[in-house]
Amino acid sequence: MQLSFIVQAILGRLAGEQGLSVTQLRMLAVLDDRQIGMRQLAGILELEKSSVTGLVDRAERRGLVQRIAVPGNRRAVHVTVTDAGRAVVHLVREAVRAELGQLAGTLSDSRQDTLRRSMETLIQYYVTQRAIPL
Amino acid sequence: MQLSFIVQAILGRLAGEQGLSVTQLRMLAVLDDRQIGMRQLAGILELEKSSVTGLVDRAERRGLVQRIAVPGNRRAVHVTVTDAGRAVVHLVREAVRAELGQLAGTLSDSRQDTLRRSMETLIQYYVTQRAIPL
DNA sequence: CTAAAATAGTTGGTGTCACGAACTCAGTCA
DNA sequence: TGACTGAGTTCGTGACACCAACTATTTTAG
Repeated sequence: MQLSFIVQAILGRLAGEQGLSVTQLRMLAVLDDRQIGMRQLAGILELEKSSVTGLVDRAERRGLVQRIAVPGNRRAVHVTVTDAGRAVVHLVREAVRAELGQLAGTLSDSRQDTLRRSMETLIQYYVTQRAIPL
Repeated sequence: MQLSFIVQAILGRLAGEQGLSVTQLRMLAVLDDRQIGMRQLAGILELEKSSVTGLVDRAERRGLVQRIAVPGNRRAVHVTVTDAGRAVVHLVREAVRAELGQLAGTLSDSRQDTLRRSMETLIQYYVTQRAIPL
């Protein structure tokens, strides 16, 4: 619990340095390697679809993201990251990687490895349990 | 990173079931065994003092928390949890303990133990690094 | 083949959360 | 005593999240 707050604080700070909120960062990260609709996006982020509308609105206004029509389905919309959005998210990701890496550096290499594996197990379990893709 | 989102999601759900936000829960947890002023509370939660004013306002309105005058210092205020607040926070804490325990149950006992110790090390490092009490 | 149901997404209203800047009062110290 | 610091609040703004109601487009059933 405490560690999750710490990680979130770090994420918030690093994202904020690039003018992003944690949620925006998360959304961009999700979209980085996917092209999905609003509803699916809501599912992944565990948000209501109306929340996602606003989220995408704001990100789109900042040029980080784009709504594109889905050929063959006139009511659906796909959200994609723009080049600018991709650049920002990669920047923040690297910063996060660096800072969390430094934090993890407190531990011995073998403990880091064990930690990583344990966390991956937990994530895997949660994801399959909740049927939520990450 | 992903695990922190998962833990936050769980926290949010369980707190929400008792009508609390994650921040409120966190504040109550901090105050559970302490009696501190607004400024210190802000420091622990890593928030601006003006944010804490609102946070305490809302919690006080719900009877979870109380501002009490500090004898011998007429500008300072101490925040305390009410019995109702204490009851709620303990309820949520137990629920969180149960659910995270179940999640951790995925791992063998020895790995759970190692995980716990590693996380404690990281928390400790972060806290001393940032001089933030938890 | 059309009427009803389901689905994707948006809108509008409400409440929470967080921030910064400006402000009030009370204590400090020079 | 008069300037300074510190604790808290107020005010205005914006992001975020939810729910309920709505539009418009499939899909399904009769």
